[in-house]
Amino acid sequence: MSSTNKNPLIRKLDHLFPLGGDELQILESACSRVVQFRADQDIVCDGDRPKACNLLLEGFVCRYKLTAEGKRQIMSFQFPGDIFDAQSLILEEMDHSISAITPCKVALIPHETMLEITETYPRIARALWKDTLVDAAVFREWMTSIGRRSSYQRIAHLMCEVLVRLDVVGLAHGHTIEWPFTQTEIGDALGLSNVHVNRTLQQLRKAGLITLANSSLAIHHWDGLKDAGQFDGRYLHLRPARSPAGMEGGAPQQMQA
Amino acid sequence: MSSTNKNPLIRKLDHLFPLGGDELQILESACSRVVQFRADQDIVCDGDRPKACNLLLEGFVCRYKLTAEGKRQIMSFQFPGDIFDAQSLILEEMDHSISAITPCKVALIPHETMLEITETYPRIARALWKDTLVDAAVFREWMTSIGRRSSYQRIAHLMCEVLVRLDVVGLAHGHTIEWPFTQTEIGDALGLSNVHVNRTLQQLRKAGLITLANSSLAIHHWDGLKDAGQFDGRYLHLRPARSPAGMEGGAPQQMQA
DNA sequence: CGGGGCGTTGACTGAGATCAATTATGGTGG
DNA sequence: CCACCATAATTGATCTCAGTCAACGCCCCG
Repeated sequence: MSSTNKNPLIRKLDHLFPLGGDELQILESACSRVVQFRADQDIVCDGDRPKACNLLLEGFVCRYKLTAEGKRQIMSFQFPGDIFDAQSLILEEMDHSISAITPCKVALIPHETMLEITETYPRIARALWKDTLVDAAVFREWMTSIGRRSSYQRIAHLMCEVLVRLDVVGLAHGHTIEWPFTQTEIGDALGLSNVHVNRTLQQLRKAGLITLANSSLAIHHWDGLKDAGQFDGRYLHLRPARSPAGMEGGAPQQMQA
Repeated sequence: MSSTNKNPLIRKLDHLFPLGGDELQILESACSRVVQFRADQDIVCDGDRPKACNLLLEGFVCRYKLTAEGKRQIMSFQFPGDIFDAQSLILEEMDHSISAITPCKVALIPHETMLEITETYPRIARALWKDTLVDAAVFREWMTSIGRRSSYQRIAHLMCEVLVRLDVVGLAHGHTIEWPFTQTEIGDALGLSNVHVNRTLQQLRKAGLITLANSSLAIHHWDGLKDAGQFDGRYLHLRPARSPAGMEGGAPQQMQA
């Protein structure tokens, strides 16, 4: 079981907090139905009071808020395996929206079911709590980036994070990953303008660190990008003992140390 | 019990998730010993693996990270009643530090005790989980401020948040609160320089919104400050039905709506 | 009464925003 | 296969908010 399992949730939870086979079984069977969303479609809206949690199966989504002037701040990207609105289980009203970056597929787990599960299986409750704590850790790291890092550092840092997180769920191909984000989305995530993102990306290319085209990001010098972004993956709280699939050179793993 | 109780933790949890008398009793008796810290002293350090959770009894603390260049990002302020490192119960290693803003008094609750309690009293576990989710919501709101709001808006927003949060634990005196933060600390929290904080504070004063002197902040026009900071307190997820102590005009309460 | 931290002010600088075209690019209908 | 459209990327010119540097004043505290 585990790292060769196709279900990204299983992969992720296994990284986070090893669960037994029966517990994983329970989680898989809890998914009531699967829903599809188009790119740019809102999945959950600010102010909603959802009756179910969403488990992302395929595609990328983001959390965001809009300011009064209509500026957007993206607060996180979520990847397959993420239960991206677990908080709705406990906090009734959404304080932000969640939108599809790419077309995506989402499994619904009714709150009712989820609450039963967490009461019956305290280890699952614990794993979910842990997941929300790691989410919070990512928020803190982004805050640090936005508040105190240069645009060059911010973008490099984000790329490192996305690579490591995709690797965990088996979606990295060596040092190449899917990168479906527009420059405006990157800007909204990092507190920059789309124009400035464009110029900074060119610097990263000129430095030979990356190639970015056709929604595909290739990282040529992992250590260089890591240094450029001051990336230290400890905040992702992954279990270190793990040898990911297509990773020659052990690059992303080094960061977790 | 409840809003007239002197223990700020009780006040806060009661706001968040009403607990029974026995549950509150348990929590109060769990505190093993009380420790004092001087202002500016680190309470928990990045990289630590704490063996106990800290409940803040008196004083203000902040979470922060340092970048490679030595810049500091403060990621939150915590007030009496906050269990500010509940995450250490689940995530072994600290990914940030926590430091005293003022002299403060902290009660230690050993992880061992805490784990027993959360297993025996699932409602307490739920309340703690909820608390960490609200923390995360605050991180998201700060991210939005830092990424997309002007310095003027950021500072106004922060002041609104601090007033509401202090009010919850009975530490607001009408629209006047203790404000022990240096301008450098405000800057580190909001991604600004101390110089710019100084100039922006003068604008807030000139606009007649506040008086700030001698570690005391008086808010003269609540609605004006709220508008200036685009403050909408929904993200704090407080229970609306509550009439706080010394609040004439119901000002802070309006925001939660 | 003499430091040291904090707040305040002024002058200068600069990273990144804004505005405005222009050029790919990918998807669509004919 | 191609014209066409919308979206995204790119470029240039200009502007501005906020950072940096440096000096100075205030006030608390030993």
